[in-house]
Amino acid sequence: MGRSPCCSKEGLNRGAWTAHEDKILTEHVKAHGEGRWRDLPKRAGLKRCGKSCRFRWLNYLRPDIKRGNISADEEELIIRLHKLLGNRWSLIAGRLPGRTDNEIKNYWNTNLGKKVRDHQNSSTAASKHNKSNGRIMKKSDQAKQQEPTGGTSSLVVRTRAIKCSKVFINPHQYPQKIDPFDRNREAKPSIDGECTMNQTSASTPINGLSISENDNNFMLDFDMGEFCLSDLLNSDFSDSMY
DNA sequence: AAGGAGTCCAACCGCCTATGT
DNA sequence: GACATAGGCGGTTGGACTCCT
Repeated sequence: MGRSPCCSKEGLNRGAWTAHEDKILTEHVKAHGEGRWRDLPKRAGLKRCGKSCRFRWLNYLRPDIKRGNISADEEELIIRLHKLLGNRWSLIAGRLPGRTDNEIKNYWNTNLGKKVRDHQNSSTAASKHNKSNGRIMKKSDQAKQQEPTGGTSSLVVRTRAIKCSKVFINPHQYPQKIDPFDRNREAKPSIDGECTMNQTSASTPINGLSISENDNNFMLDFDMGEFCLSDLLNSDFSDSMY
């Protein structure tokens, strides 16, 4: 049978959004709220795919969006989160108020990925010459080498399959604050066992992070709702950020 | 000044999960 | 439980811009 396309692409605008389209979309979302993206274009009178509208709103038109000027703190946090989570851009973005997954993904691909690679190259085999060293790899090269941050892939748990929608807050167990900017609550709630895959291993809490003796358990115990920027930056990770 | 190479980033694509019926 | 649909995510592309020779 196959999936039906998200919308008929015939007669739809593609490519860069015009200021007029932005205005229509912004006003429509402000008036009617987010959601029902698929028929939003019809209702708003936009010749765009619903997905495209959603993307445009979430990444550029939302009023709380910060753009550009990623600070050193944010950069450091992105690196740390990427080390923990791999390419889980939406989760990473959820910890950076006003930042979008797309922006962080782009920033990583153009800046941080290179930094981390360079750091690893220089710290490991200085004698090995990497053709991509010193510049950003072409996309085809990146795809071939898409070992997230080179060497950390074994730490990454593919959480996509365990996304949860139920949230149970136990204030006694988790007295910390909840991030008000969190737009991905379904994936990183303050939880009471519902989303945490492994509650049994001995772990050492650090600012809301539970760190087990080995990295795999560490990731399994990783509780996305339990840290924020300041917590993470203040955390004393035992190894270096790379 | 020209043009090729490199870089950046907005946008699209396809797949997956969640949800409703 | 099976199926259809909507929303969400990560990977990738393509074009505009900048840099270098």
